[in-house]
Amino acid sequence: MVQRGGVNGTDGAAGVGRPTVWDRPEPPSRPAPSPLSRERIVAAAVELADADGLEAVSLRKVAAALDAGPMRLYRYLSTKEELLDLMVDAVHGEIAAATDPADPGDPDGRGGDWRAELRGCAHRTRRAALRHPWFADLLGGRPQLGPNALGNLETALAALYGAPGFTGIDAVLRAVRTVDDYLVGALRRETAERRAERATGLDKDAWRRSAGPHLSRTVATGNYPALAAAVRYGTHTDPGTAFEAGLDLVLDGIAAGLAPPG
Amino acid sequence: MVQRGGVNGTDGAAGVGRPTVWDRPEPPSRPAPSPLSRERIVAAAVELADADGLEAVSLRKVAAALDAGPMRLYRYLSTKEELLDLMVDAVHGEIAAATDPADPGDPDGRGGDWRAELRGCAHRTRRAALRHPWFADLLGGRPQLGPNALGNLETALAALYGAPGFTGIDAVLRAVRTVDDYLVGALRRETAERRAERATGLDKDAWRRSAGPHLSRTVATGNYPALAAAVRYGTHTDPGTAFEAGLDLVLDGIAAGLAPPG
DNA sequence: TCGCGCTCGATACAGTGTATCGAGCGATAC
DNA sequence: GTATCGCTCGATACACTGTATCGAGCGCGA
Repeated sequence: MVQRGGVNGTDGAAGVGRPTVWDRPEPPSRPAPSPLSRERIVAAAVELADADGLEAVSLRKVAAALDAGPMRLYRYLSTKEELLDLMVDAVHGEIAAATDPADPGDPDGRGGDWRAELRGCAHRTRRAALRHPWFADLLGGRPQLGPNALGNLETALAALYGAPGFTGIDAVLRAVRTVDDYLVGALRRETAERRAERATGLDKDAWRRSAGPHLSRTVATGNYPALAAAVRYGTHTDPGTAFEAGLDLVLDGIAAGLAPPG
Repeated sequence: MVQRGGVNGTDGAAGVGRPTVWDRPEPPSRPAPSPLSRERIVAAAVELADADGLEAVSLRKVAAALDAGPMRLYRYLSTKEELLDLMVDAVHGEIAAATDPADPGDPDGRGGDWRAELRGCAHRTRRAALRHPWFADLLGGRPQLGPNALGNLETALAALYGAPGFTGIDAVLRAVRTVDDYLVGALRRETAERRAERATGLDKDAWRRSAGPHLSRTVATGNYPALAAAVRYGTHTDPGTAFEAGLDLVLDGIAAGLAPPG
């Protein structure tokens, strides 16, 4: 959809196409029966998603929750995808907000410790993903350029930038990106598994009975010896521990590549 | 697509609900005007997705590509989600098939080297994701229990199981899972970035101009010093190199945790 | 007070996934 | 050979999606 008058005024984003949500200031709130705003819209959408999953978020339902017609939202968004971007950034806002309390998230405790910092960030993100399971569905799907996402990125970068052993900004970027990539994959996996469990009847035994037969039969063919060992002898650790174990592996890898002190 | 042994025996999956696609044998092909099969359906869907993205895959279009009505597909699938699962497993089949040629994927070359093995697997997966950008959209979204996905999992587990330093199946599982999680995140990120670039006009300069203003303005506030350093002084490495760098970090982390030889 | 122009949002549209159920066909019984 | 049954299949129909369109309604300038 192109702005009616043709050229849209002052704001940047050269070239064709409409500028991003982040580049488009929120329009002034007209005195309407019920005043709307991006914030209210996003809040309503998040509530819907929390309650019934992402696929329950339709512009109609969001609008209805705000006593409005569907098209009314298009003053504040130009696409459903933008709404999803805003939702993601809202969660990033929660994650950032969780930083404030003294919440080291690691036993080492000492401030300025980059491992502790990254671990804390990862844990806050995980907690947010557990609160909002739909968050994992969106994770990594589109570049995150919202203010809160960038703020969290800044926090992570700042924790490493200048820390002993990190030789320059490139090393910092590499480390942060790797941790973030792990985070995306791990949270998606955990969410997917939780959902699968829940779908089979709200308890783990049901899941074992449902995925079990398939896996058992697969394993029983004898073509998958290592998988068989994993299924039979692998310890079934709880998701939180598994998450942390993988995270530690990644952090170890970063630490291993640091310039030696001195 | 590689068919790794048929697992469908007697059709188990106890309990309520319909069994999984993997547990439901393909129905016998009736002599219809044009014979159908899961394989043909999936192939048509993949072709559509390759050409126009995941959102172009609708049951109607897939059916139309096979000269059939939409409901005809429901003999072979019970849900669109199942079609997506089958598509994902088909790609896993491609990945597995790419193993056969002498394709070490690393300079070390020596067989039995777990790092080389994992690297090769990661690279094959990445190549598949580049061939089928929609693959990244589905990655990690649901547990992968298809025969080809399990086959690839087996390959990875087998590469580590019994390798020196890995003390048991739990260590192997942890390592493989961590690499896989990184893989999911990294491929999603790369795909998302490629798409964003492409969307802004098919060349990098256009992307810089589009994401640039927003980032520049954000950075210009002075509130994001580390991010500013990253934008200004960070080296813009190509995606393949960045992928490998992160992967190496993860592999280093695994290596660091291994039991010392002897 | 009149007229213009812009903006907004109800209506409409093309498309989605899938439940339903009558038509059509194969096999069986006489 | 024919009549009947029963099952399976896929065309039709439905509820719902995101969003383009354009007439109604309002604020503002003369």
